[in-house]
Amino acid sequence: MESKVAVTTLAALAQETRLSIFRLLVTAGPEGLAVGRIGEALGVAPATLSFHLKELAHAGLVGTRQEGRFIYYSANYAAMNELLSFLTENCCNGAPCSIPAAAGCCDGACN
Amino acid sequence: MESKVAVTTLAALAQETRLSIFRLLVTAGPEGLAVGRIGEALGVAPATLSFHLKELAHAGLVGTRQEGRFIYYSANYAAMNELLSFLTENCCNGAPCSIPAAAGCCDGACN
DNA sequence: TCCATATTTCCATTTTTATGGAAATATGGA
DNA sequence: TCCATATTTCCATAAAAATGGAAATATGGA
Repeated sequence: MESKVAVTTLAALAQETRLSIFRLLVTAGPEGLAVGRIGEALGVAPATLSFHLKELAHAGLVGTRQEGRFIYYSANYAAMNELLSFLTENCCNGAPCSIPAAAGCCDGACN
Repeated sequence: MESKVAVTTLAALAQETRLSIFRLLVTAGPEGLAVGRIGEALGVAPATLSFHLKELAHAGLVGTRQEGRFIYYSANYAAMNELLSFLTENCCNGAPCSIPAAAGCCDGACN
């Protein structure tokens, strides 16, 4: 993952409404939720919701699927994983921490 | 970790300059780097650098230590780990993915 | 004390982001 | 076709974030 992509992804999550949307979709599972449902659940106005969903989609954090006149948004778990990997890579470069990146950054052992 | 704290932390990282600073400090190790060194390495003006360092510090992502007239900034690996945990928690709530959170969100197996 | 240097604060400016009303577009059902 | 509803786009406004010059503050050395 490139730095600019990481910034875009982080920026997409760095906002109350969008973080709520994403987390809602994460718990909703792969089938996702229709836009209206998300709006109901979070109390967000249609235009605002559409704006934020587009941001999340642009960042690749969510995907869409049309079903009748409903559009279902769902979390992109793979994109999330890429971000996590990016944040932990180069962690404690070399010594003295050599805990696998997947376990988190140095597991807090560095300081 | 609370949602608002997560947003603050994500926002701190969601900016080219700050992400560069943080990653530089991550690779620099626990001893950190003096402000001037960071500025040199990244080509950032003093006022701008100070602004971003304060943002990172406010978000708890970096710590400081004074040594003579130099101030050393260093990465807070524990804070980083908390953010990672927050982002992966509730991942694929219940079924059908039951991979440990530390391994990343569903390991991309959900979709 | 005086000086050199490290870092921060103050301030104005520019840029980006968030919000929601109203209108437009899309889809399926009657 | 016409209607009801789902979602997005357009637009203006408001709020927040980023930038860097210049001045202020802090620290150690001469």
